[in-house]
Amino acid sequence: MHPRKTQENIMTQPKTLYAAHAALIESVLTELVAEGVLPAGTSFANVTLEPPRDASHGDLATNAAMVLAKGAGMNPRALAEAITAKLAAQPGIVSADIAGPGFINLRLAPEAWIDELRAIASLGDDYGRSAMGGGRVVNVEYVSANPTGPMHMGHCRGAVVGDALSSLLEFAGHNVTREYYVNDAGAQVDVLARSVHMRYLEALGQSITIPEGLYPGEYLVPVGEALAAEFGDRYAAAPEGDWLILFRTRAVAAMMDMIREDLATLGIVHDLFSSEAELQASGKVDAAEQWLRTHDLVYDGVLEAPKGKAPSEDWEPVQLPLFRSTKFGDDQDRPIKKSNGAWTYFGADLAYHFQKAQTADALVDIWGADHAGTVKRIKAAVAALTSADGAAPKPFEVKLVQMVQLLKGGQPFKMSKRSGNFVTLADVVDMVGKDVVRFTMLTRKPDAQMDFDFDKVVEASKDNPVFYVQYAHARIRSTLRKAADMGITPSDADLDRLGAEELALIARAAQFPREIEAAARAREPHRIAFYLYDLAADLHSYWNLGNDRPEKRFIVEQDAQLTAARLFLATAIGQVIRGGLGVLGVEAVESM
RNA sequence: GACCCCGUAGCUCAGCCGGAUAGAGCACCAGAUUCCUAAUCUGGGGGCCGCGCGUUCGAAUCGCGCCGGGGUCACCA
Repeated sequence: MHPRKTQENIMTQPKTLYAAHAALIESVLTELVAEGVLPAGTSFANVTLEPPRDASHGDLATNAAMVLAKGAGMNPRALAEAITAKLAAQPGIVSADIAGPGFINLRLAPEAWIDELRAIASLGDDYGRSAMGGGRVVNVEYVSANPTGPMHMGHCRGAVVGDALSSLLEFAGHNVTREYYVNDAGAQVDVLARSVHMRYLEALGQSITIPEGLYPGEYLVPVGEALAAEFGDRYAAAPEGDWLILFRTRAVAAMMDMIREDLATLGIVHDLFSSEAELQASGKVDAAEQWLRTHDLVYDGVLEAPKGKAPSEDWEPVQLPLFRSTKFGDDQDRPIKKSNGAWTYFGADLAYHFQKAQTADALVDIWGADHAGTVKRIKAAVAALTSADGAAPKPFEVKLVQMVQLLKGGQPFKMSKRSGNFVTLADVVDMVGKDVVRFTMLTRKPDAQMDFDFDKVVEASKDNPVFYVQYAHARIRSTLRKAADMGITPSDADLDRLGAEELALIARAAQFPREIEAAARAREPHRIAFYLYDLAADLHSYWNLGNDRPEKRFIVEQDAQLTAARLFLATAIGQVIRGGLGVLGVEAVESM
């Protein structure tokens, strides 16, 4: 389902333009260290190489002189002189100029860009793929919605962000496990079982009213019918103890089938579903408790009264096993078991993370911001558990996805499974399509809240930026089809005929590999969406040059050689758009 | 009271590890289509980057303190 790339293949890939020039600068700086210009042990960690904002500044810019000047006891411009003297001598670098407070601006020979164009063509789908992850195993847990009903829009953002992040990390050289934690052990699944029992009675011909507190959703009707068909009226009058576990198991299985189907409409497929109930039955939670107790991280104590605005109504002190999360910046120690002896969510969750850490080099969780308050305790517990043998704690990040405020016609729309009042993910995907939903969720950084107004999204779906990007791809593909009909195919024979506008397009495409690495490092897939928008804008802009100046079109009928070279460029741009959309899980369409 | 996120153009939002004259879309104004797909493009107006102090060659970006908005503060999940 998720194609993986072997390490060998990645390592044999040629260096992309940015990577190659970054290496070049580093070697120049290393030389300066050897010559004593820079002090031994100088770190180049803050040295950047980026495209200048203003194209008149050249092709590439580095801040090396400014960053390193202080350590060298030189002023930035003097150090820049020393660096540029070496850089300017490099083949492929036309000029190295010092500007402003000490920027070094590089101008590259056209051949450098042409070479990058060839690299895009030869790497194909692998252009932008990075070895950065070094094959490390990263477990990404996302969605993990309770198995009590279909996916609704509240789940959507975390699902898309988690899925795109997984693909991004894979593309950046990590070995990703996409995991879903099934909370099939809490009170909510008993509520589910009782709700299904009502539907079971209904299927047997009884007239029912769903009591307050149960799930009234129609989606449970078929589950009740299936149970009635299989068991007849055997459990109609039986006490709850006779059927609760059976009904719960069947209901959870049915809900998970439904959730998998819903996720599939968004193109999301998890590698692994882990059951909380199975985890508890395995004794792993007990083992975790024991270990924490021997390290004095869990003790039997009295829970403090709840802080803040809510004054205690019927609150009374109880002795419970508590995790010392106050040692890690939490404002209260947290129970891992309830007074009835059952595990709290937190108690099971820390063992669950410990289990995941056994097979992964790093853990990433995607959570809704409403759980932000529990981040400190879980991170503390996992750090303690994974460093049990004296090893460094397993890297574990919780990425919080801020709430999506749901609106309908400008009015806030509250959703609740208990009231049966919610908008399903499947309905929205049905209305506007997978690509619009995914791209909408990815054109915003995850830390910012967002509004999702159904009416507006449906009405404006035609204006969604996803179509802007897809249109750029479709234009390229249609051009290639048309040229093929004319008997012209892409060729790299005359790439030297490409001019400044075409090289600028390559320059944008050449940023793809560094955008991938930066986005993967920051765990921010939305950056790829914005990059693709910029790339598409450049393509559309170039395309429209041909309106006034037919000689700038991709297809120049009188000049087959030039056309073949431009088609080679067009193919490469399309390739990068396709690659980026692939990471985001969005379709690259052939026509619109 | 504590913790987390946000505050950038009229609106919705980008802005990477601090970098050069702070960007895009929408909306508004003026233009471009006998031509490879106009779902596109070109130009224009519009900014105390919430406020203050600090760090330094340099702050929208980092730190501290305020102000404003949202979220959370269960033996829930």
